[in-house]
Amino acid sequence: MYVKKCPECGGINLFMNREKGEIICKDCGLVVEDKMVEFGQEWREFDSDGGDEGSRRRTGAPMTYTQFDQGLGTEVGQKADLLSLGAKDRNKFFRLRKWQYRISTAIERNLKLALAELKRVSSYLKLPKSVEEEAAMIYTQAVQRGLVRGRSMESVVSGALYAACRRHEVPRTLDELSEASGIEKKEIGRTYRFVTRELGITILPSNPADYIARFASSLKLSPETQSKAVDILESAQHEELTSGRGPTGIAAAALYVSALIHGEKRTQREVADVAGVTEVTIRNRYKELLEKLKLEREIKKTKKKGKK
DNA sequence: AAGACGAAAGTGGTTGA
DNA sequence: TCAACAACTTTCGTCTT
Repeated sequence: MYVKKCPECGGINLFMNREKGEIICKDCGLVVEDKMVEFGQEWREFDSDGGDEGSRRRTGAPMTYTQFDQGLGTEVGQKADLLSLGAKDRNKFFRLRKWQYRISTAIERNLKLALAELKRVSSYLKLPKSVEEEAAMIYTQAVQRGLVRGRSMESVVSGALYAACRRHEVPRTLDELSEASGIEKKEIGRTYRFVTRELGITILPSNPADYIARFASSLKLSPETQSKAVDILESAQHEELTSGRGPTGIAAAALYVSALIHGEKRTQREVADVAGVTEVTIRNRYKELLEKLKLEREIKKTKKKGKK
C-alpha cells in the first residue's frame, strides 16, 4: 500500500527519498514520513540480511489480523483553538490538522500496537518498569528514524527490549526474549544490533555477573554460593577468561564451581538448562576456571568435609 | 544407572582479504 | 563476496561414583 496521492493537496507529484525513507509531495512540501510503517514489506532497502532469493519476505512472525484491528487511531485536533484564529490561520489550521492526523495516526497506531506487544513481552519476562520504559523510548526513536521498515514490528520491539535489558544490567538471554516474543533468536539479535548501531546506543558488553542472581535462584542455591560465584567471576575476568566467551556460559560455570565448593552440588545438566547452554560449554569453562584460578583445593576440602 | 568427561563433527556468526 | 576462524552445540563413547 503506497501513498499515491498527497493527503494534503491531493497532488500526485510525490517524490520518494529512499535514503531518508520519506515521501515528499512536491506540490505542497508535505513530508509523508513513515507513511506505512506496518506495511513496509514491499520495500527492501537496508537489505543487510543476505538478500538470498526469497528472503525479500518479511522476516519474523506475521502480524495477525487481530492486531491490525486493534488500536484504531486517536482523534487529533483541538476545536477550542479554532475560536482564536482568523480565517487565514484557520485554513492553515485545517491543513495542518489534516496532515497531522494522517501522519500521526500512522505512527501512533503503530506505536500503540508496538507498546502493547512490548508490554506483553515485558510482563512475561517480569521486567522492571524502568526497562520497559527504556525499551519504549528506544522503539519510539526507532520508529521516528524509520528503522522499522523492512523488519517486523515485533522483532524491533524485541530488539529494543533486549537493548534496554542490557543497559539496565538485567540481561535476559536472547533465548528468553525469543521465547517470550515468538521471534527467532537471530532475528532479534540482528535487529538489536541494527537498532543500537543506528541510534548510537552504547552497548556495554553484558556482564556475566548479572546473570548469576537469576540462575542461582532458579537452582535454589544459597546466597553464599551465589556471592562466591560472583567472586569467582571477578577473578576470572582478571585472568581474561571472559573475553570472547558467551557470558551465560561463564556465569553458569562459575555457579557450578561455587556450588561444588559449598557442597550444594548441582549436575552440569541442571546448571546448563537454566543458563541455556550445554553441558559441554560448562565443562570447558569449568576446566578453564580450575586451571587458572587453582580452585581444586577448595573443592577437595569441601568434599572431605562433606564425607566426614 | 546416572553423571562427568572428552573427542569429533556440525552450525551460525564474525572478520579480513 | 568468500573463506578462515572462534565459540558453541550435538552426538557419542568411555570413565567414575
